[in-house]
This record gives sequence, structure tokens and C-alpha cells, in this order.
Amino acid sequence: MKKTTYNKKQKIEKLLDASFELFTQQGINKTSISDIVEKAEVAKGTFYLYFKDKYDIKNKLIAHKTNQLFVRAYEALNETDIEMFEDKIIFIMNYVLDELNKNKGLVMFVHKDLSWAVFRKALESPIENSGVNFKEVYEEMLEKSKVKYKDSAIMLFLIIEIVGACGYSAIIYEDPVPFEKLKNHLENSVRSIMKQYEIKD
Amino acid sequence: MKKTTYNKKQKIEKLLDASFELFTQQGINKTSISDIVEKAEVAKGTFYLYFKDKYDIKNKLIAHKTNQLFVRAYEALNETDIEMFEDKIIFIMNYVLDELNKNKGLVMFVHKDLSWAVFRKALESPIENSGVNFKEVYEEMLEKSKVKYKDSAIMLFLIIEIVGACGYSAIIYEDPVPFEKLKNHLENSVRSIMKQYEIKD
Amino acid sequence: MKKTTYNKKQKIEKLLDASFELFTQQGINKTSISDIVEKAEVAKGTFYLYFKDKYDIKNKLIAHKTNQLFVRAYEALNETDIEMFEDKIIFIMNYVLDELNKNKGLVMFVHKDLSWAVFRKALESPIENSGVNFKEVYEEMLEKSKVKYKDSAIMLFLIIEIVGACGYSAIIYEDPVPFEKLKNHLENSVRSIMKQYEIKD
Amino acid sequence: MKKTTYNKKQKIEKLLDASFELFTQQGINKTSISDIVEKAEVAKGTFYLYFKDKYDIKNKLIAHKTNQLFVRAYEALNETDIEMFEDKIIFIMNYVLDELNKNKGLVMFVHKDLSWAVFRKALESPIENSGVNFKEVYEEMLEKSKVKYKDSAIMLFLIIEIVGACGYSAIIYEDPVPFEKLKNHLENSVRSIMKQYEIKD
DNA sequence: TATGAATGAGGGTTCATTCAT
DNA sequence: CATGAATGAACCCTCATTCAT
Repeated sequence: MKKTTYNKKQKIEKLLDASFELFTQQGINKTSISDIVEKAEVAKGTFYLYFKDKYDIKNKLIAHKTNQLFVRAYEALNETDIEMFEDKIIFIMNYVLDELNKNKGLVMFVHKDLSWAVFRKALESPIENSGVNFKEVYEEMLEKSKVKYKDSAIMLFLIIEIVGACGYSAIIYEDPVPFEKLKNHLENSVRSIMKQYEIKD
Repeated sequence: MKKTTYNKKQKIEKLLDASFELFTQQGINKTSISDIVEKAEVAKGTFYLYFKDKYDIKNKLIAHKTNQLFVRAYEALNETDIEMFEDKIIFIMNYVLDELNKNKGLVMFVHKDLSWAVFRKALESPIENSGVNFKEVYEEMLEKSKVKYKDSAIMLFLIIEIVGACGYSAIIYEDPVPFEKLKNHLENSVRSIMKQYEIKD
Repeated sequence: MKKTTYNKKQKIEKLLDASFELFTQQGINKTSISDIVEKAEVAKGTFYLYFKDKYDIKNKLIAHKTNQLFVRAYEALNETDIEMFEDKIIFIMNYVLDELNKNKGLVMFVHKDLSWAVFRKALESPIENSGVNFKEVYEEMLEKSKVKYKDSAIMLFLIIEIVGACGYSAIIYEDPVPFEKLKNHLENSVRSIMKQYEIKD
Repeated sequence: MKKTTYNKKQKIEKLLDASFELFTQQGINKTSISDIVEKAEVAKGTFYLYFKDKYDIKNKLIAHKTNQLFVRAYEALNETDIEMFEDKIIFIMNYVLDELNKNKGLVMFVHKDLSWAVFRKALESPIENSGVNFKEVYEEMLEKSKVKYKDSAIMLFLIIEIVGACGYSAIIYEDPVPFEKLKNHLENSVRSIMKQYEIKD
């Protein structure tokens, strides 16, 4: 790789890292572009070379971070010998919740974007340095499953929303239920939701 | 009531109304205090007599509007002869969803505050010109119910989160499922969640 | 007048004065709003209380300054006992040219606006603290004149353009003819132009 | 010609063309060097190899374009059999006005540089790929003329200024007189100005 | 010669907040 | 209580210019 190209990539990386840190620490509203470039140690103009504005870099980060999270969850899943589709979903749910719980900044950041609307795009965008994205992974898991499900997209949506929304509350506020207890409640609720979508022959 | 006190109340009212309209129309980030006082037709300084800042007035509005919404739902419920607790919850859910669907600005506004954390405070605060609040109403309904529920607070939390989060997505984006269809899915999911919390003797 | 109103007027006045000085000294392109408010000794925000941008204040200054100039010329004319319309025009022309020659900054400033397009608006706008504007004055002079003119508006246009354009060149560059000599040439040319528009009965 | 030299010429040409197009389309103030190099498809640094700044390229363009215009007018004149000096001047005037009217961008661009000061330099600079310039052409025409003129430089100055200034107003604003009508008025005025400078023996 | 990534000063503009009236 | 003119810090963003390649 040419040296200039390398430098360029490095600047972008630095900007992404600095933004992420600031967004998770102090929120996007209170983070100015001046803050970002100062932390990234690049000139102000450089920011505008690669990003349109604060929200542009935010979206890129969201896509990046969420996809990364799900891929890591999927990789961890592959290390296990879980076979049932329902159990796989619960595993992923717990993995993601644990990761978020370890990194509260990340929770604050993806917060209300850990919801379907923005999320979907992230999930459908190809994961860096790999040919897959979570959507495909999900569909592949469905195919392999012995138990079949109707309206599987809506089912996923319901799961993501309830897990995302409740997870946020428990992780950030420990209210109305502490994190570890929430996981049990969510597991039961998610299983009961999934049950409804099973196709019985 | 003294005339000055009356005037004072009127100014506050005007500020609240103007804020609400602007917040729902253009979002809180893009609404300035100048915008608010201009629309409310009061002087800039007057704003600071009654509110600390934009976020202060926002919180007061959230509490006000959400409580109002649930009280209206409850009043509507009383006009019916629904007896079962589960059916009552579904009724309220549908009522609230319909109201939000009619007023998308309101959805945008309460958006991610239609979640437990902020919401709880709203629900516990007494409703203007009435002695009740939604929390009490909920507990009263529980007491009257023949079917008993364990962990009823957590159950309510799960319901509110899933309804709030999914409702938002369906109302604003019609994605991944249009509003009317979502209601069926949610009804089934909520019922199945509630089933788990039933105490069987 | 209330004290606040007085203060307000004073700030506007200061901004106008500072702008004029800077525009004439260093040109409008090289004058920033920062420069203006610094010279006017007001806060930056104050500028935006009264003007939209640099060009807004420029237009207001042009209208103000040009009208002022013509009114002074007209007042000077009234001190004389010149009777003929043609002689009056020449008098005004010479008066304006002399004034511009005394104040080269003003010439630079009104420069390319000392032309019909922008000028017309200035001439038609009422002069501060007086009921008249130059357009009316011109028409009144025409009416009183024994000699009548056809296409008098176009005639005025031709005169203003030739005087403005040539005056600029002579005053700023002394080229191709020094100022005092130019006046003779212009006088002859203007008279010959006017002759063509005389209505002979 | 060496290949590098050829490339160089081509880059300069491209920069000039791009600048001209942008200046006439959106004005010089709103045109940035980034715009120019992007349109010219050369690198930013390349601009600075050949031009000092925006105003440098502007001046070169003005000289180029105006001279070109007058040369084309002169060439057209030579296609006719007009003999009288006065008629020749009127012919050139009309030719230039028509050209400008066809290309309003050009009018905006040369605008107030279609006046003596800047213009003179353009007229005196040799026309590319030809040994002549307009100044020489004018003097040659004078010599051949039967009618002789005093102060011929000043006379030319007056003509250029009145035609340039009035032409601008009529072409851009159609005010106070539409283009075609203006030409008649200008013709009469220019002829009457010229009459004064005739030397009668 | 030619490049174009990087710079950072400085432009315009907004707006929460104050305070004399 | 109520006002609204004034503030000025802080924002976003542009762009002429440089310089290592």
C-alpha cells in the first residue's frame, strides 16, 4: 500500500476512534467536531475530507459497532454445540446483553438505535473483511432448524426490540430489575414469543 | 384567583403549548428557546422565570403528556365492560397505540422516553386535577383481578418496552410491519408474556 | 425617546458608520463582520439583530449615501438662481462629481452601484427626515422647465451612466484625463445628449 | 513542440476555460479554486504552478476575452464596406453590444471592467496569434478617416464608458429600457458626442 | 512537472443567558 | 413580574495554500 494511502486510512481510523470515545463518554449532542479533531490529533479540515458531519460519522460507527457485536456473538455461538434454533437465539441474546453490560458507553451510544429501524441497515450491510452479514446468518440458522417459524422477520423484530429496550433500562438504571435478573425474565419472554411463531405440522 | 397569578399561569401554559408543538414538529435539537418564546408570544426572559432550560420543559411535557395519555386510556376502559385483567391491558395497549398513530409528532417526541426509565416518573406523578396516577390505577386493577400475577412490576415493564419500541418502529417507518398488523402481533406476544406471570394455584 | 430605544439606534448607527469606513477603506470583500463589530465596539450577535449580512448593510448604506448626496446637491442648487433645466442638471452633475472627488472612499464604495440598476431604488426611496426623493425632484424640475424633453427617464439614465462611469475612472485613476478636464468634456457631452431629447415645437 | 510542453499548455487552457465558465455562471466571489481545478480536472497544486490566485486568472481572462471581442468586431467590420469613421464606431458598438447580449454570463463577468481603467490594458496588449491590438486598430481607423477628431482618446473613453455602463443595465435588467431600444438611444448619443470632437476646417 | 492529502486560520452564524429597565 | 436588547462563547464549515511524494 502506498504511504499516502496508509496515512489516509490512519486518519480516518483516528477520527472514528476519537468520535466513538467521545460519543460514548459525553453523548453526541455534547460532542463538537472541534472535540473530535482535537482528540484525533488531526486538523479540522481533515474531518470534512472524510465525513459530512457528526451524524455521518455516527451512522458509520453504529453500523460498524453493531455488526461487529453480532458477528462476535455468532463466532462465539459457533464455538458451542448448541443445536436448537431457539437456544441459539437465546445464546446470542445473552452474549449481546453481556457485552453491552460490560461497555455501558456502547449502550448509551447505540441506545435508541439498537432498534429495528436503524439497526436493520447495519445488519444488512456486509461485515468488514468477511462476506457475511447478520441477516444472512439469521436466515441460514432458520434453514438449518428442524423447528420452522412463520413470520420470522417480525419475530426477530419483536425480539430485538424487547431485548434492546429492556436491556438499556436494566444496564443503565438497574431499574426496575437488576441486569442479571432481567436476563431470566427476558429469556422466558423471548421463548414464549418464539413459541407462538412455531409452525406445528 | 388574583389577576397576576392568572397571567402567570397563562404564560406557563403558552410556553408549554409552544414547546410541545415545536418539539413534535421539528425535534428538540432543532428547537431553540428563541423559537419557543416567539411562538408563545412572551419575552425571552420570561422563559427563565419558569423553566431552567429546554430539557426542563421537555421533562415536564413528557410527564404531562404521557400521564394524560394513560388516563384517557383508562377513562375509555371504564366506558367498556371488560372484566379480565389481561383484556384490560390489551385494551389500554391498543388505545395508546392508536392515539400515538394518530399523532406521529407525539411519537417522535416521547420516542425513546416511552420507555421505563423516564416513563416511570411520569406514571407515578399525580395526574393534574385528579387524585390518581397510572401506577395506582394499575395496582388497583391487579387487586380486582381474579387471576393473580407474580412480579407484576417487571411484567408491566416488559410490556411497556416491547409495545413502546415496536410501536415506534411501525408508526414511524411502517417497517418491518405496518401498524395494523403489528397490533395483532403485539397482542399475541403480550398475552404470551403475561401468561408466564400468572400464578396458578 | 426611551433610553433603550435610544441605545438601539446608537448601536445601529455605530454599525453603519463602522461598515462604511471599512468598506471604503478596504473594500467589501476584504471586510468581515468581525471587523465591523470590532470597529463598532458592539458584540457580534448585535450585528445580526439588525442586519442579515454584509450585503444587507451595504445596500442600506448605498441607498443612504447616494440619496444624501443628491439631496445635498439639490439643496445647493436651490441656493443658486439657475433657471434653465439643462443648467440645473449640469450643476448637479458638477456638484456630485466634486463631492465624489473629495471623498474617494465613497467613490470606491458606490462604484459600480453608481449605475442605474441599484441606483434607481436609492433614488426612489424617500429621503430620511424629509418627504422627498430625487426622482420626484427630477420630475418637478422637468415640469417647471420651459424646454420640454421626450424620453426623460432614458435621458437621465444615459446621463447618470456616463457621468458615473467616467467620473469613477477620472477620480480613481486620473486616466485617461484628469478630473478637472473631465468635467468639461462631460459637460459638453451631457449637453449634447440632452439636446437630442429636446422637444421642439 | 515537446510533449511535456504540450501537456502544460493543455492544462493552462483547461484551467482558463473552467474558470471562465464558473466565473460567468456563478460569479467570481462564489467560485473557489477547488471548483476550478475540479472542473478543469487537474490537481490543486497545478493551479499554483501557473496562476497566483483567483484574481490573477481573472485578469488574464478579462484581457483575453475583451480583446477577442473587439478583434472579432473589427474583423466583421472589414467584411463590410462602411467607410465613414463615425459609422465604423457605431458598427463596432452594435457588434459588441449584440455579442454581449447573446452571452449574459460574459456581461456579468467583464461587468465593471468593461470600463476604461482595466480595459485599456486589455486593449493595448497584443492579441494572441496576431500582431495587432485594438488601440492600434483604432488609431489606424482615425488616420484613414477624412473627418478628423480632436482629443480622440478622450472621445473613445466617453464612448466606451457610456456604452459599457448602459449596455450592462439594459442587458441584465432590461431597465430602464429594453436592449433593442437602447441601441437606438446609444447610437444617437454616441453620434452627438462624436460630433463635438470633429475638427472643422 | 504534477499531484492531492492535509492544514488551520478565519469566515459566518446561532443561541442560551443576563440584566437594566 | 415581565421585558427584550445585548452579549460573546462556541459552533460549523470553507478554502487558499503547502509540501511530501
